[in-house]
Amino acid sequence: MDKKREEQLNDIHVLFYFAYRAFIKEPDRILEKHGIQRVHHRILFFIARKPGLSVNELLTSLEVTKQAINVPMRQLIEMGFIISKPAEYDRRVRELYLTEKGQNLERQLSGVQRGKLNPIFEEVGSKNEEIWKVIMKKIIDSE
Amino acid sequence: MDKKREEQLNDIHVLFYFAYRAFIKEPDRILEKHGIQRVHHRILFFIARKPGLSVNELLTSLEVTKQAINVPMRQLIEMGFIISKPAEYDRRVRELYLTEKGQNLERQLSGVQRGKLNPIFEEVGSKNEEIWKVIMKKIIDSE
DNA sequence: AATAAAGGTCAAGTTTATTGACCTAATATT
DNA sequence: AATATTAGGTCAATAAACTTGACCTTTATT
Repeated sequence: MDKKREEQLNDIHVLFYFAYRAFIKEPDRILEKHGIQRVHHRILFFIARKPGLSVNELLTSLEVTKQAINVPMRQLIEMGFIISKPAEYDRRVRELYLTEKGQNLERQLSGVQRGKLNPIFEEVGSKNEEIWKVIMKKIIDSE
Repeated sequence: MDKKREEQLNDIHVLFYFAYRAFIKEPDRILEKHGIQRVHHRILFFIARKPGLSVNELLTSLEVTKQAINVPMRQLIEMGFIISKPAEYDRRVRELYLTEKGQNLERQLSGVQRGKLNPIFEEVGSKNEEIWKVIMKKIIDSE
């Protein structure tokens, strides 16, 4: 790999770093108003993406231990944002759902991010959106 | 915004989340071997990108307080990875540089990430690389 | 009946940050 | 020349978001 190519890849690294940071920045202010943090958002996000997922699936997705989400999840339940109920197929498993209040908050938080992404991807067009997605998928699969 | 578009944007969100996580994951193992953490990497990374930057510029780039980097930076100086010297134009300002040892470590860490990015961007071609970069820049500028 | 799995909880410790206060040295302002 | 400001460094207390380890209940599996 020559010097020039290295620099190009470093530029990509820098873009990745700053773009991700710009992307996650705005919801933090909203979260603060509700007295919750980024962990809570992540939990709401994953439940919204797959309603009824188990605690174990959530742990696996977030790559944390059950102890790590114990406190924030209990808070979210107490605040009435999520509910957990035993799965029919196995009553040891608890399925997680957003309440209506939880759905509203999640929609608000994700809405901010959609509001950021939408004009950008509209502007570049669906073909380029596809290219961006393919590259991101490759990065995920390179693990 | 219709329901379908919302879901597409949520998919983008999910890709962004997992791609970033996949990207930053691998260097952590190397860092651990050296007994340092992600903060140290970030410091090395920024100094490598702009040798001679001031402490204040580093703080601004990282968006942290001076107290936050005080400890890791002192460690990096003690370990001989970076040096700081007074700027000629204003001797209150300290310019930060990587030592040769620091350059080697930074190259190793960034090398892992370049090694991940290179085959992917080679495969999709330079035109698509440009598209990805343009989109990321737009996300950064949307702040 | 015994074992295993899903989940919950307590405790202690770590990393990475924060705010606030205070200090030195160098430069800018009056 | 005296004073104020800026760059940087450091100590202390606190917080968030984790970690590992131990232990418990409930439900399923063997």
